[in-house]
Amino acid sequence: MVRPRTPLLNRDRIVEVATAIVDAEGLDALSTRRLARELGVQAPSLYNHFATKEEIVDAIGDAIVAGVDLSMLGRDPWPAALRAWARAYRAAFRAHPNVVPFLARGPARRPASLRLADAVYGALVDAGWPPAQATRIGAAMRYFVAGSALGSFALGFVDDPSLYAADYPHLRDAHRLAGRHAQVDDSAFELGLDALVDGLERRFAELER
Amino acid sequence: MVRPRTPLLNRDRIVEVATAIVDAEGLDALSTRRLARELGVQAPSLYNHFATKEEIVDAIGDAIVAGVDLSMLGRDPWPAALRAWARAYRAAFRAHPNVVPFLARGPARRPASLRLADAVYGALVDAGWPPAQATRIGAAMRYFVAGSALGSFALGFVDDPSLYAADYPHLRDAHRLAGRHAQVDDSAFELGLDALVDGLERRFAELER
DNA sequence: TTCCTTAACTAACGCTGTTAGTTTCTAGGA
DNA sequence: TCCTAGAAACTAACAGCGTTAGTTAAGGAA
Repeated sequence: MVRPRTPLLNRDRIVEVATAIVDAEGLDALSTRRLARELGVQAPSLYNHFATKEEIVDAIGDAIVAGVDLSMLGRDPWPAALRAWARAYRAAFRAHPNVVPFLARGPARRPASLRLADAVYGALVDAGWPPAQATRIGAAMRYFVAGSALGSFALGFVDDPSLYAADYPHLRDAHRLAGRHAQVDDSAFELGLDALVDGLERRFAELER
Repeated sequence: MVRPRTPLLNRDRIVEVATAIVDAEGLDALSTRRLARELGVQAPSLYNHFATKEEIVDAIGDAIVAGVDLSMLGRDPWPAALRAWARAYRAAFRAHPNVVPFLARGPARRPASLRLADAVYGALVDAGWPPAQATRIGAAMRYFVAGSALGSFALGFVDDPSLYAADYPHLRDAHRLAGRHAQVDDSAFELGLDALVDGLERRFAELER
């Protein structure tokens, strides 16, 4: 087959199928040949639409970040907006956990990331935060959300008491975390988010004093 | 050469050279053949000491985490200890930024990570935190530190005003961040750490009320 | 109609992690 | 002291990787 009547590929379809592969089997399962096969095509054809494989994965990341709801920013009071946005951001990551390690590679220059940064910064400045502080708050929130999305803390523990008893005296009951890692991570996120925004609110009050 | 009188390789030497390669040229530059060449050896010889390449990178990560100072935990008052530990943890990551994306892959079952979790958890429980809360605080702190280490926020911006003016109204001056990303990230980390620990201190006070 | 661009193809390159099988040296036990 | 088991190096090879070069035919523009 050479140059079909109607194009077989387009960027959106490639990204869609690539996302499905990564979600189902992880980043390592995404090869150009595998992706091409599922698209009914040979691998080099992908290069008519993307310059490199990295560009494809970039597009996956951008699509995910683009799906984060930003409507609360600039509408709700800033502490509530920040909390709601952080939850939405984390939920988007959690829906595609296999992509998160890639998002961690290098700074986010993708359009959706910039739009997100713009919205958070704008909401904070409009609420009365000095611009320099708003930048740092946006960054700190991103740190927390990104970290919570990628490093499942509780998942690190295996359900076998004998592993911990000897070497790690305080972790005697850590093996019990194994079965509840999702709940533990969720409540750790909520606790951290609460503490973080609380701390920011206190700073804000001092600012206006 | 076959089986030399004194072994050419051992795990420590492999990890040492591998770390140097990753630090200098990034994770992608670390291939088994490249690593073997720098060790004066053929690639398959590495498999006498590690089962897979992943195990080698795991060992790099473990060595880095093992270098984090934990002495303040259980010695200093918990808020001060938490701040000092978070700074030490982040500094360790920052000393090997190329390894951080790998550390983000999958939960940390490495011995050094467990030792670290043990120390944080123990210090918080000894200070009077209920065990369930201590678990979550440790996790939340890890989220924040890990996130701050891997996602340089300011690095996402390029020093070119025209890129932002049109699409991102609030980021008019974002291009100025480009040259100062290290300082911006540092101060964002300090601000977030302050807010986070402040928020935790308030929770702790309410706990004892 | 002619011509350029587009989007598919086949073939191939050098690289990757890893395995199999071989050789030789070392260490420990009889 | 000899014998044996295992360790640690090797060579050769495999399948898969991302990517490039060059080819072909269809679509759209002049």
